[in-house]
Amino acid sequence: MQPITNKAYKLLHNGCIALSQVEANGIRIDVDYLNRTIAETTAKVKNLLDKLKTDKIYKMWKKIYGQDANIGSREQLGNILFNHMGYESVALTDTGRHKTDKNALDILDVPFVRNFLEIERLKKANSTYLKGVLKEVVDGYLHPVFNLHLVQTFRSSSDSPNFQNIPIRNPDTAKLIRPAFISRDNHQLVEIDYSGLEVHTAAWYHKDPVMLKYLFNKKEDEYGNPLKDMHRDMARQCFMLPREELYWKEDKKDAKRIKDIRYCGKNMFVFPEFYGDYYIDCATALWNAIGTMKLTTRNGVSIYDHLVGKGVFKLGLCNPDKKPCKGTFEKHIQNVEDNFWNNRFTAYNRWRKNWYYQYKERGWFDNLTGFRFRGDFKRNEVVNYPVQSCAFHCLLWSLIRLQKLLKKYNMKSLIIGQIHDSIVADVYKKELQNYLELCHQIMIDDIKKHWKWIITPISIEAEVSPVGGDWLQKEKTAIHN
DNA sequence: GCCATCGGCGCG
DNA sequence: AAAGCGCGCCGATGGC
Repeated sequence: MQPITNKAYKLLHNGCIALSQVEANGIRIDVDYLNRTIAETTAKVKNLLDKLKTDKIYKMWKKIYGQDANIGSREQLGNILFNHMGYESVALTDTGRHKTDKNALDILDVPFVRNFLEIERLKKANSTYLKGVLKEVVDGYLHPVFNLHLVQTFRSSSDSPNFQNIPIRNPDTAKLIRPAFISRDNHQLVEIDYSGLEVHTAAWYHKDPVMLKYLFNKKEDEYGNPLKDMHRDMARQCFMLPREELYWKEDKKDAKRIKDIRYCGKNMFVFPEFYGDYYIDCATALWNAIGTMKLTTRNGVSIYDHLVGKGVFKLGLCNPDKKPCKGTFEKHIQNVEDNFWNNRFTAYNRWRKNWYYQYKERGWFDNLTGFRFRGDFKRNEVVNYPVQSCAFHCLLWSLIRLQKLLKKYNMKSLIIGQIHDSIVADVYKKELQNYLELCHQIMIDDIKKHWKWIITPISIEAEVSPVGGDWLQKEKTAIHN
């Protein structure tokens, strides 16, 4: 660890103390729910496995492996599928085995494999989360560890159990795990997170005028859509959709359609590009998403067919050694990428190059919060670490101050966890409004006085569970100040 | 029985 | 030219 300023040292010092208090506070756990759900899930897995074992493919599996057949072995599954059944291997691992991750198996579109993946999802939920949480519970409370000194990027990590990767993206898995995390009597769970913090943080370094425009313009149209929305704009470009297709919502179904398309633009193009990925990976992910997420135009036309109308007929080879061909999605995304860096975010692009060049000259680089990175880093690491660390340090500073003020005002509310850009607290019901206002004051106003390089209008979002409720039930709430 | 490694997957 | 970053935890595997 190399904090090179007094402020940086203090952040680390106070952060350790604050997080140790968070650990001591702990999270209330519904132990009965866990025991019940583990039993149910174990039974369900066993049931599904019995069913799966009647499939022809498993019978072949059994014939080949005999006594050693293990339905939990992906290596065996890969052998059966790709060496014995003649399916085409999607990719190889570093050590030359067939890839058998969800992405590779989804492409095969085989019922046996689909059921296998569904069982794997439940097994993961059961072993890592339901049982993993239960074994760490002490007197009805969980005390996850938060580390500040382990992580390359000067972020934090969490273990025993890891509080920072509790399922939320898959609704079925979230529904299984999150009800176990409950509030104290007369309390409610409140999670407050910075919106798009890493995008803001990157902008504090590169100050790209096009990006700043996106970040400053918070105006909305009559449908509540932000007038300027980078992710939606890029989704439009990637799928070659006209403006109207993503700018108003006819009904709930249409709103979901727009949300899905925007999600793809954000997580399969914009973020991967920011983190140093490139068009081949983006094109592949986006192309697969059209199928798995069943993306359509407003009139219900599949995006595949829509693209054909625009002269894009197939994904393309996606071979890094070969130039993409005309009429392929790969070629199109290559153009979008080129436009993204060389016409749209030119200042950002320039910053990336200069930043890396300077590191190569000096052998080190500093982040905005006063930490020095020394060592042998790859280009993407040099560009990403200062952003990742600084964003987290904003959250850490807020957490330290929040805890200090909660104590000063003799409030009963307790901070119980932290997830990189969010703070989770168990808030006494009579303090809810106070708590939300306090967070707004600290996380938006006070922090700007502490660090003058915060030059964009950062914002926060609050999610609140009912009094006596659980972590699955959190819902977005407006913050008044 | 212990330990390290790998592939996989959960989160930001 | 190179081609996402950071974590922790699980089961399978294989060496000792």
